[in-house]
Amino acid sequence: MEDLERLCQEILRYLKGEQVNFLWCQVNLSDFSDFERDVLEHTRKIPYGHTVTYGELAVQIGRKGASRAVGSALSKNPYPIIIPCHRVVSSKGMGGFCGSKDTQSLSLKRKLLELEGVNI
DNA sequence: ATATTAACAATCG
DNA sequence: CGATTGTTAATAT
Repeated sequence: MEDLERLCQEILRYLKGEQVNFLWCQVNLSDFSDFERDVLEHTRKIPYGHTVTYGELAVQIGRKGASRAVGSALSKNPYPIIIPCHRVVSSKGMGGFCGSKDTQSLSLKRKLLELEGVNI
């Protein structure tokens, strides 16, 4: 139980981009397309408390107009939170999370963003 | 303010 | 090729 507490602290530190002690993982993105790797890699660099739009992310990786494809790529994110896809939102509302836009996923996404001081 | 629709770019069968 | 997708911008109600 105390381990869980510490793990949560570490994850929070990781999300903030601070030094982490025992959270490490080798992110293996082979068997993803170039496009999908670009999307995930750029998503990984979005700073704490910052959010980007699907369309904006598309522009950033030089594929203007590929907002929809960006969404598809993110839906395959193998490491949510570690690769903070919750920081990618729709130009209108929330978009989705973990490959779906059901209430569960969306409320979790909202909570993560609240944690970072972002309100949608 | 909300609902519908047509383009959109990439992936999959 | 056609269908599908964590979209978007334009248009209509």
